[in-house]
Amino acid sequence: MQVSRTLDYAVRSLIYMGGSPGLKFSMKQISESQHIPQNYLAKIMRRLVNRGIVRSKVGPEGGYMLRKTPDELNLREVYEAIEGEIRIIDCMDDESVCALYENCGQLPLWDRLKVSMVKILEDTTIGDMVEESPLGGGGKKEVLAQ
Amino acid sequence: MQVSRTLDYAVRSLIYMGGSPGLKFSMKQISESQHIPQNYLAKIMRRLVNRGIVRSKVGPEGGYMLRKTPDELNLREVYEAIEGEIRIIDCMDDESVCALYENCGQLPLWDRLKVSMVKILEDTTIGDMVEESPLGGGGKKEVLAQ
DNA sequence: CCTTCGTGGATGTATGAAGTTCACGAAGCG
DNA sequence: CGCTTCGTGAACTTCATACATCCACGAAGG
Repeated sequence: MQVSRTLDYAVRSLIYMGGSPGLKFSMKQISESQHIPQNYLAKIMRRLVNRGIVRSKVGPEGGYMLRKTPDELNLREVYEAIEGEIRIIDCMDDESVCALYENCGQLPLWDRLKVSMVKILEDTTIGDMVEESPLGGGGKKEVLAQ
Repeated sequence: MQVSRTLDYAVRSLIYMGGSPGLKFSMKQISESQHIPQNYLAKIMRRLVNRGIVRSKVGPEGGYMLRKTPDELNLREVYEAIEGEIRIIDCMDDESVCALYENCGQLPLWDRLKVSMVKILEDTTIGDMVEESPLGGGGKKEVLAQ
């Protein structure tokens, strides 16, 4: 019942990028500023690229850009890009497990938890989180000149 | 971000016991009816015993009893007995990790998630879950005659 | 005093998270 | 054109933890 470090890395990177919307960031830039192993960040970024959350550019002057504005990018998208579909307990979609137990009173609880989680994630955007960062809406970071 | 099988086992056992409040259940009874490996259930039950959620009795005619009525036992207690204090992300209490990152806009989100989770868990009792079980308030189970 | 049955701890196993390595190819630049 | 930069994709290693098992012990009822 914990957020994985991988998701933390992804969110941290997106907040960093969201601090200077429209700019491009190299992997090195992100990994060094956010203290994320570069090779591991590469794996994370690919998921965000495949999900259409960021755009990538290879070669010299390559890097990543947000595809949406920070305010249009909510946390549910990010969560699902990294962790897959939100699921609190295995049997919620996978009938095969729970079919064994004809007498399960737990589902309503886990479902309530899930619905509440999804709502909070959907209602929070990267833009919100940029604003909640102490360094605020992206002043002090050095960035590539696009 | 998933409920462990261990917690599922604990909740399942407590719903089972809550279906016939005031009665005593042997480990074998619980493990067989709920499809939980008996030796593993033993470990789970010890945590519930140590937390004061169930009372145990050793020797012949031994077993477990709920210490509270099902309606007085909420899911937060059960969750914390099994998983420890509720925590969505490591740095929420452990300052040492997050102190590295002076610029963390994530905490408000994770905190909102946690608060919402805690509220839902506190508002749900084992009694609620017994009622939501298809077999309802404990009709058909064979139980020891206390 | 024998059997039942929970206790406590040591031990085993398998899965997934976290991180690494490397050959490849796209693309800017001289 | 060829060099260099830098993201891509997949295979691989490492390590922690969830899940589970085993067994010797002692309390307690008949």
